[in-house]
Amino acid sequence: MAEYANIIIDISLEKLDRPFQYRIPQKLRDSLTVGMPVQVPFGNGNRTIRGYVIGLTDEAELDPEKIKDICGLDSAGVAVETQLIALAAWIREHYGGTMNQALKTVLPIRQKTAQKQKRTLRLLLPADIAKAELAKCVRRRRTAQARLLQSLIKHNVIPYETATGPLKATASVIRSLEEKGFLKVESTKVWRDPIRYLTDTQSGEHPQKLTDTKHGEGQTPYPPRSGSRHIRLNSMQRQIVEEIGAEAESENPRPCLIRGVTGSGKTVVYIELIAEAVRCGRQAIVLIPEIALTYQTVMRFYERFGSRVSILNSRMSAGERYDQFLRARNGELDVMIGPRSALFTPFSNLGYIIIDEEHENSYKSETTPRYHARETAIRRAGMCGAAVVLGSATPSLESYYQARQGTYRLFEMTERVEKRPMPKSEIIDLREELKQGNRSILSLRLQERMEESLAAGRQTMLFLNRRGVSGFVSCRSCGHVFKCPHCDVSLNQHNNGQLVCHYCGYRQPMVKTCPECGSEYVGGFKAGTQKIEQVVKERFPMARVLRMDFDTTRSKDGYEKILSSFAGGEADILIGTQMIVKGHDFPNVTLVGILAADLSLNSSDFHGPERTFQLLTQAAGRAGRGELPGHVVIQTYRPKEYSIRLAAEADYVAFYEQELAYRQMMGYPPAQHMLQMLVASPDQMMAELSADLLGQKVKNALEGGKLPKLCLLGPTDAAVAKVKDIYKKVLYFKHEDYSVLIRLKDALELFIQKHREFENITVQFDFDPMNGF
DNA sequence: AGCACGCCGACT
DNA sequence: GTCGGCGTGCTC
Repeated sequence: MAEYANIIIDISLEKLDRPFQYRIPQKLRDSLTVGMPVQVPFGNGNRTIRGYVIGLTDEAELDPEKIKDICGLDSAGVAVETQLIALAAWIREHYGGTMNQALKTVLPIRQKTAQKQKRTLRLLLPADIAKAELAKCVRRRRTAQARLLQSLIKHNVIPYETATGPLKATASVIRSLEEKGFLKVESTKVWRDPIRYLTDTQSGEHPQKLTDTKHGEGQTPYPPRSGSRHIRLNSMQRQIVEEIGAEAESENPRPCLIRGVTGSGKTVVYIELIAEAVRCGRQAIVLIPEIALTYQTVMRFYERFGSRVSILNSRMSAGERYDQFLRARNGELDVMIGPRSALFTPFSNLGYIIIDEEHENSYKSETTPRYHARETAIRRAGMCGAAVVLGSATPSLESYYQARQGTYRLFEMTERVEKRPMPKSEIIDLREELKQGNRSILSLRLQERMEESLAAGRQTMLFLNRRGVSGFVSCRSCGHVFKCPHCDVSLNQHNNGQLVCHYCGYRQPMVKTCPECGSEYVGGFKAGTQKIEQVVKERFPMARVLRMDFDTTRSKDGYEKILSSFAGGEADILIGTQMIVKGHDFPNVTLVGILAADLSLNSSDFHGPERTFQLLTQAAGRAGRGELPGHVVIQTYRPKEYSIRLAAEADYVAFYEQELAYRQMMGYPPAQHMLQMLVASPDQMMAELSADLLGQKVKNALEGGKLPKLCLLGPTDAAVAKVKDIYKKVLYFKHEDYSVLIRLKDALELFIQKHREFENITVQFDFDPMNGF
């Protein structure tokens, strides 16, 4: 029943990429909703153009006299934009932030003069006549036309941008010359070639595996479509394809979760499902973690779908992404592969959204709005009758929980293709090694295995799972880790020597001796990949060693380069962090060594055990992908830890049950939902006082019997309490009902908006956070 | 992007 | 005087 509507104008122009306010005529007051396309009068001449409703309000943001009325609804085929704008509204509602922020994530960034086509100006006059016209222009002081003509006489054809840029010719100048028949504006569509992102490497030096597909003219040759050549599915894959296909055709398809062990062939299932959808005239989006966007994976899609596939990549410029979105809009594509943002590909008849490696935390946005691609995909699919397929060897607790509840359908692929065996894992207790006098990073058992592997001409991967882990303190003698007595997450060592909990703010002084065993070997874990490389080179002087971490991959494409040279057999041992365990297939790797399995357990948020289980399973999955069976050596200070033990036994279900019990006990997701609230200010006092005040406000409401069952933690310092002179405090709220947390967020936003004392602070929200602020 | 407005030199 | 090119600024 609102009086006004905020509307964005359907013109691809940066300057106009902001809302305009219109009055809603009486007859539309009841029916107008966010996302709808409307006709509005715009500009001095009041020419009617299309716009989209992005919000409804009763407050006029400028002189009501100036506000024009909406003409009416626009019924032309624009269902995709409507859908995406409605999705943006849902994202804003669900994850916080402004409507503008939500729109920016959902709509392809409107470029100034969309680079969808290359426009050129061609001179139509013979040289002598043109020169005569030029003289005429000069005589009549038509300076702009003269500049343009001169350039055209010299070059005959010039780019449009040259005319409007250096030659300072405005559109009206070009138009008048065009009307006189002096020149012609020609436009040709040129799509930038997206595959080059997978084949180009710096300085033209190609990893040999990729060289033969590279093409001299810059356009990648697409392999022929091979719809006739059938990929052979095994009976398990065939059955899953059929059941998911049937689910997808039902009225309200449920999301389907495939738990498939590494090497079980999930990609083949995806491709088969998509092929069927494409046959029915529908399109598909395939989400993959950015880091797993490998040439290998993408080529499999190209082999099947040819040039009807495109990819999105973080290395593309905004314009290049826009190109790809436009191709999708124009119906030139059937399949889009890409990271999180590919979810918003404007396909008009979407059949599938597939999320591979669905447990990856890169599916959660790190900037406002902090949406989760899985939940958002399910929402988008629900809007257009598409089906969501999630795949992982180690599903997130959230997804498996939904599957157990029956909200998702569950499919399990427990065997590798061609019945290849799963690798055998053994756990080595590093405390025992220390007792026996081995102070090396490499246990005796691992050294033995490495020798065998080297002697047999096989490859080894050594994996250090240390990302997201910093500041924890443990005992090297017994493995004891200092934890918060209230939150059961690792305490972090601060510069002042205190141990602090990032959830509730609990702190205690640093200790010198271990409370469990009395040992004095207490401290942080320091060894990095360089140190390991050094140790390995000393122990195995004959081996060829590659190291992969942020230092060696900093150069453009360093990542792909190292992996392909290892795949090409140019090294015997690859040492690295998480990056080495994603995506790539190395058939000659038979040994995987995990150097300190418990490292990732010691994160300061509650995902520690889950991440550990996932990383160990993934790392182990690298071994024995080829004909040869694999071995995995897991070194740890805490061999009894369930996440480590069960990863070694490859028992996902047991891990799930144990971990869920822990989450239920502590009230963490998926048992309950969690809302994280960041309060930031350049003024330290303001940040602290505001956070306290907001915390107190909620506490009062709690004590007054409002907000039953809500749990409040904090306020406390953020993980990094001060960034660029902005001070940050964090509050956490837990509740079993997500919608209660949404209402709480709305109430807090309103409260902050209404009170002056909050003018100097900014707040951000994060639902079911994956990483702390 | 498109359109109006206002300035200024050129043409009848 | 008036016509038309050219730059500027605005669009709910």
